[in-house]
Amino acid sequence: MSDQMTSLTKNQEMVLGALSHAKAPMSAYAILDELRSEGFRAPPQVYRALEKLVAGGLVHRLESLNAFVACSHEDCHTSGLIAFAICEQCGLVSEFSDQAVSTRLTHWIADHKFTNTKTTIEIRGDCGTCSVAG
Amino acid sequence: MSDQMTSLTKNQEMVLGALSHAKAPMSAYAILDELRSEGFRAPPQVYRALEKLVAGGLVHRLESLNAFVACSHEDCHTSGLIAFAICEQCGLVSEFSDQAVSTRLTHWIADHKFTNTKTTIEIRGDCGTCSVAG
DNA sequence: GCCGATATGTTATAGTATAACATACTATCT
DNA sequence: AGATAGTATGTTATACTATAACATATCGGC
Ligand SMILES: [Zn+2]
Ligand SMILES: [Zn+2]
Ligand SMILES: [Zn+2]
Ligand SMILES: [Zn+2]
Repeated sequence: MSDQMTSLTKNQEMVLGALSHAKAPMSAYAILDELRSEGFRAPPQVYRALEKLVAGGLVHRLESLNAFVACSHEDCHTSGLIAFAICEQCGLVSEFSDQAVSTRLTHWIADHKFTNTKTTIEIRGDCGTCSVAG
Repeated sequence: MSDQMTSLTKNQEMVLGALSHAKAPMSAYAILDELRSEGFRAPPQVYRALEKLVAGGLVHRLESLNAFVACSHEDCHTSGLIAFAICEQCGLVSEFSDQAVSTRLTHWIADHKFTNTKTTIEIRGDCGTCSVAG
């Protein structure tokens, strides 16, 4: 599986489609339920598609939610470490990259001889709109 | 429950004890199994103790592992956002805080009107020792 | 002692993820 | 076409993580 996925299988297309149309992160089982009408029957069908989509960078797993979201970041993989801000009210996920954060964490990793790393940065709270709404 | 926990209940003591002696993060069920000999019987006993310990800052939840670790950071709660580097080989967890990372993320949060946030920063990979060992 | 608050015990169930095996599709070579 | 290898899919069963709901016990203040 390359960084830039060239073609998607039928199941991968359907899972990515479900996530792309969602207005909030979806759990694997929520995806399964949505795709039952399309013929999905069991969790492995969803998890296998998710595994490839995540590896290809088209979908991100939100560790603090056990849920998944379609990538919405321009040039996601070229901008250093990706951070997610997740609204617990409306499910809005803002995907962003901060050069200073990436640099500092990358340096910490190098200084401590960590290798083969995957970094998770997730901010959970209420977004501006939902904060105002109370 | 205050930020600085004054006294722990019997169950909280036992759960914290199990985590303090562990050399790697433990899942709630691993804690349960270890404490069965002390009389623990069911998951809620562990989860309830963990909830209080996490709220008090004596234990941290590692979101990317669904596991828990005793706090090992001096003045953990006074140093801004906490980051964790987790070795997938030996389970070593290095807890650290970087002022620049904290500042940049805190600014992003303020600039985007996020409120009531909890931030997760987790680096997963192989620690220096395990990298060398191959 | 009485009462409210907190802690604990217990059973059942919900939610998340993967192992294992069977079948089908696709591409390539002969 | 037929054989073969690799990938994708279907299916069943099970493992792992977390909480709801209710019962009982313990601790303090009054
Ligand atoms: Zn992305
Ligand atoms: Zn919102
Ligand atoms: Zn800590
Ligand atoms: Zn290690």
